[in-house]
Amino acid sequence: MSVRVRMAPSPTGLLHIGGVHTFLFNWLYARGREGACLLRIENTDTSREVREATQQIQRSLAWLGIDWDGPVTFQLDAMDRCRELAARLVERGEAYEDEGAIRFHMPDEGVTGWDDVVRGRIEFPNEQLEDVVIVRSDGRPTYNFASPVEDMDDAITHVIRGDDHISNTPKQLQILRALGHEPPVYAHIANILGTDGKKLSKRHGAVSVDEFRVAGYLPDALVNFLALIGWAPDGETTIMPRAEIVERFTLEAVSASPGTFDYAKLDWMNGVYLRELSPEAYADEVVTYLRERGSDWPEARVRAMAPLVQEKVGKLGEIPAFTGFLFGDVAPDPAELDAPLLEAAERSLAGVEPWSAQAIETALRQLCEELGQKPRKVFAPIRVAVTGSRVSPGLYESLELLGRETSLARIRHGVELAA
RNA sequence: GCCCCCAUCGACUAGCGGCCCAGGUCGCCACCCUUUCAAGGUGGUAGCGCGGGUUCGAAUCCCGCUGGGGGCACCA
Repeated sequence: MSVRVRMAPSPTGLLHIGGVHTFLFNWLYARGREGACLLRIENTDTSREVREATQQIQRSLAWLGIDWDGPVTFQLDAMDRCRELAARLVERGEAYEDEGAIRFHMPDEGVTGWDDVVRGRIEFPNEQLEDVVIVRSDGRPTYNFASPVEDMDDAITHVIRGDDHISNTPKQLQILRALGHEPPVYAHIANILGTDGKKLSKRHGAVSVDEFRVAGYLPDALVNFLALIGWAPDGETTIMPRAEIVERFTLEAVSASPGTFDYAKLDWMNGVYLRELSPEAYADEVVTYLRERGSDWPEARVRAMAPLVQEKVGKLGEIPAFTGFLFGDVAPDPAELDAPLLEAAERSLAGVEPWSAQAIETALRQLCEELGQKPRKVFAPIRVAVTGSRVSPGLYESLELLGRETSLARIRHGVELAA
C-alpha cells in the first residue's frame, strides 16, 4: 500500500511556523516514498474561521516549496457524509442523541492503545474516555469525528501530527473501530517551543511564514532548519539540499522530545544559503525580494550592488538599511568626520582614472602612506561621509558604484559639515 | 485534580550496554586575517536532572522522584 499523508491546517490565521514543521515532516515522508501528500483545511469550527486564511496558507506553502497532491479539500464538505455515518452509529447503538447533539459511546473498561511511530506504545484507560460529541446540535460534525472520517475516506496511511493530538487519538481510534476501518499509523511529533520552554509564539519573534518571508529568509534555509528540529540524519550533517533531506528522512529517526526554535541558528543557516548562491542567483533573489517589498530602486543598480553584500548580510531584509546610501542621500554624523583628512581624500580621488575599485584602492592606499596613517584610521571618515555610516560594504566598490561625481560631492559635503 | 507525553553542552542534536573521562553544528570567548561590518581560519568554553536498581560494565535497560509540556469543549 502506498503512503498517503495529509497536512491539515485550520484556517484561523496566518500559517504558523510550528504548523509548517509538522507539515514538512508529512511532506518529507510522502515525497521520499513516492507517496501522496494531501492538503485538507479543517474548517469545522466556522466561528473561528478567518477569511483569507485559506489562500494565505496555500501561498505560504507554495513559497516554501511544500506542495500537495490533488485538490485542496475542506473538512466541512464532509458534513453530509459525517451525518450519515453518525446516524448509522446511532442505529447500531454506538452513538446516541444528547440534547440535539450526537455523542459517541466510548467503552468503559479496558484500554485503547496504539504503537506510535515516534513514541512507541501509548495506552489510555478507557474509563478516561468521555463520550465525545461527534455531531453538534446544529448538524456540523466536530473535529474528533470529521478528522478520522476523512482520514478513512482519503485512505490516509500515516497520520503525522503534533503531540497535542495524543489525547485525541484513542477517541478517534474507537470511532474508526466502530466504523469498521483499519486505523492509520500514527506518528506524534513534538511541538516547537520558544526559548522559555513555552509554545512558540509572537513574543519569541517571527512565527508566521509571512514574517519570515518579509524578513528575507530563503525557503530552502527555512526548510533545512525546520527539518533539523526533532530529526537528524546522523550526528554530523547540518547543511543539506532539500533532495537529500527528502531522501534521508524517516519517521523512526524523529525525536519525541520537543525542540526549541533558535533564531540565531536560523540566521546563521540563512546566511550560509545566501552565500552559497551563485552571484547571478543571488542578484535575482535580491531583485525579487526588493520588488516584493515595494522598492523602486532601479534594477540595474540593485544587480550591481548585490555582489557587495552577498557575504555581509544574513537576511535579505538587512539590505535596504545597509545599501541605502547607493540609492539616496545620506546624513553623516559630523562628529565622525574629519575635514583635513576628507580634503586630502578629495584631492587624492579627484584624479583617479579610470573610476574603478582597483584604481580607487591604489589612490587611497597611497594616501595612507602619505599621511603615515593606518587605513582603518583614514577610511573611517571617508566611509561615513560617503555612506553615512561607520558600517558599510567595501569602500572601494562602494565608491566605484556610487560614481565619481556623487562620491566627491559627498566628500566635499563632509568637509563642510565637519568645518 | 485526573490522564498522557518528554528529559545529553545555553540551543539543535549523535549516541540505541563496552568504540564515550560523550561526537557534530549554532551561540559564546580568545587569537589570526582585515578598510568598517561580515565572511573565513585556529583554538577554547560547556552536557548525560536526581535517587535507587539490573549488569563484569549504563548516557544507553527497569523503578521512583523532580522538572517541563500537552489534554480533560457542541475548539482544532
